[in-house]
Amino acid sequence: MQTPYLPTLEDVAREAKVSTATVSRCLNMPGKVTEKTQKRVLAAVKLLGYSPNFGARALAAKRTNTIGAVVPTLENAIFARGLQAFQEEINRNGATLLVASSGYQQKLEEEQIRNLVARGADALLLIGNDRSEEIYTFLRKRGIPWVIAWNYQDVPNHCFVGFNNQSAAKEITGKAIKLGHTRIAMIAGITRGNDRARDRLLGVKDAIIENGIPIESFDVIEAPYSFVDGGDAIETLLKNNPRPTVVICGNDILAVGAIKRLKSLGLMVPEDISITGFDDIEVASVIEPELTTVHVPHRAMGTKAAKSLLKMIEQDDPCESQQLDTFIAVRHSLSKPPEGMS
Amino acid sequence: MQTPYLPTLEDVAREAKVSTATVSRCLNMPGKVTEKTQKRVLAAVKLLGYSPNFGARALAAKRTNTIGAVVPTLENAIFARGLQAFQEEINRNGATLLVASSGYQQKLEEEQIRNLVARGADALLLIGNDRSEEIYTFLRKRGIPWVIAWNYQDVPNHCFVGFNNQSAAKEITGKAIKLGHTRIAMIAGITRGNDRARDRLLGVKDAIIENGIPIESFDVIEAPYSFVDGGDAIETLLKNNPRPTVVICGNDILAVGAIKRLKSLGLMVPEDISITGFDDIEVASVIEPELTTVHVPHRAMGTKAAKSLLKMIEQDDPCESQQLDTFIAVRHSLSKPPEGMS
DNA sequence: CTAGCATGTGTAAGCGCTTACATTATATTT
DNA sequence: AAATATAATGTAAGCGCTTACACATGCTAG
Repeated sequence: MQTPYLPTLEDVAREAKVSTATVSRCLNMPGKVTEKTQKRVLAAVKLLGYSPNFGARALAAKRTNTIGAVVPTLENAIFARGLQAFQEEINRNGATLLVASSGYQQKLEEEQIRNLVARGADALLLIGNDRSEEIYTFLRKRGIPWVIAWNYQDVPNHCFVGFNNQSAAKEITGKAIKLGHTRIAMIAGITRGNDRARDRLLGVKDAIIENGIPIESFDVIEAPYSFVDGGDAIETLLKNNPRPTVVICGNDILAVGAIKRLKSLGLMVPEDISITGFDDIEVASVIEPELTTVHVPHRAMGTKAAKSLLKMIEQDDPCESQQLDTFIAVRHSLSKPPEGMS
Repeated sequence: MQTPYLPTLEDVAREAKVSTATVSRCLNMPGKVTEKTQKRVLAAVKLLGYSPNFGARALAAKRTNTIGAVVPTLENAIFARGLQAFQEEINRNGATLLVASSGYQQKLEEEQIRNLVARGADALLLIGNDRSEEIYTFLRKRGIPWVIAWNYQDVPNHCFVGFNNQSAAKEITGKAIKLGHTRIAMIAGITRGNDRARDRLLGVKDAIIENGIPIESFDVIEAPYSFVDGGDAIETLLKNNPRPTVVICGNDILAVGAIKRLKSLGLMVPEDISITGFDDIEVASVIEPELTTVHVPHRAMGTKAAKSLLKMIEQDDPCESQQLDTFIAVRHSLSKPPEGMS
């Protein structure tokens, strides 16, 4: 395809019989221009089918109106929903979203961050806080503001817009304990390079310790994000003696995988064994029994992260971390332990 | 945040004691430069922490290495998986993905297309073929290649990388008919502005007509993409007399919603009524009974679309449409009609 | 030993826009 | 009506890069 001739600002200016400066102003700050000339200019724009050249604009204005996001993957519901809300908010403000995914690999993530910055991202949405200090230095040096979402930690000098994975995990575990469970196990997500998964694990431990349950009896298996891995993990856990009466899962996918496997093994949830999830994605209410899980405000998080970022760009504001609330979506997969097994 | 001073090509040139042209060549076409100077230049680049300015590069080189995608939403699994594969392929080739979503609104979609083009997208991924001819003219005029994914139609002069929604829907309906069903209904997705949904409806009709079933007895309800809407739709369909023995759903979400509702009404699937889905997303194998549905090669589609686009940019190639295959994932929600109701 | 040719490097002209500053038109005040 | 303040427009200097072209090397070939 040949690159055809595209009209430039100058063409428009000539057509409208004004200067290029006026055309530019007309497009970027109408109101600084008489209604009359504005009309003339807009007519010329339309006539020529003009649309500004992005590169030139970015070069001259030193900002691209583009916000970058590096997510582990676009594929799971966890990020998709929040990212959609994020992009809606970004768009509402006339900016555009640049997306890259890291495949949960730290190295690739840093590469993607640099890539987006090189591509002129004015600000960045990052997931979690598991990366080298070096990359933060890089961003600071370039004056690029960023926000960390999907987690909230009490770390100074970072800008979080998320929820506290640790305390949420602690809460749902506490709930299980209050129901009488003492033989607790966990199927955690892979914690390496994933602070959300790690924090969830820590939260479960917190609850166990605070309730005086011996931590030695607590079993953890880490599993990748898939039904099958959740199923395999639960099968392994069942071999323990005594077997757990409740299994806290690091996310809904693992939990659903576990429930499916239990059912195929002829065990009843929650009568024989209780299962809990985390995230409250779609499948949580499709599985039978419906999953008791931690509800996460995905969309709110996306929207707020976008707002923070826009504000930081606009006003050179430092960021204030925002902690969002989670709650336990009480459904049917968690109940008392079976008789005589508490 | 103050914009700090960023080193430019010139700084690097000075540091390495070469001209800016050499630095540029060194970065963009090494091999045209002696190994010795290359080393010097790269050392300077590293020392100064130089990274090229995107705007300037885009302006001078007239290409951004950025590929745009406009999807209806990032939120559902349908597009997420394919988009992830798309972006992986794009990235593998050193380009970056620009994403926008249209919320299934035609008007907004056109806006987003123009937006991405204005932002310098070198090529575009579009979903489906439901948009005004005007926008295609616009793209042609600007020399921007595009690919239409998630659908394949026999329309000349368009570049499809997708599957034939119509024939796939026809196939699964045909399967139901072969099992003995004659009282067929459909819960379709909203067809307005969505050719995939429309083609699926057409396919169902094709099967009915070709098998000599009176089309008058065929009921269709269109429903938005949610469990609840699927449930409401099935409830309405149940009121018909005679009631359908099989309900073909336009997507898995509607199908799952329908099944859930049927169960809560005390009806058995598939004993009392059969249900089929479309897309084969995660939930299809979580619901009980597991959903018989049309399997769509999401990832393959994303990857192939990316490859086509990259080739079109690279070689000014015209595009060749590619039709991908779907197949019926046979599970448990479709069986014979109840005794005496065929 | 010089003509002829690669090959590597430098020079400098843009790419299309924004914006500081200069200039001119219009509104307001005295 | 002149003097001044204010708003609208024009002029032109870059923004940081790529690349056509010119030039300087170091070859080989005659």
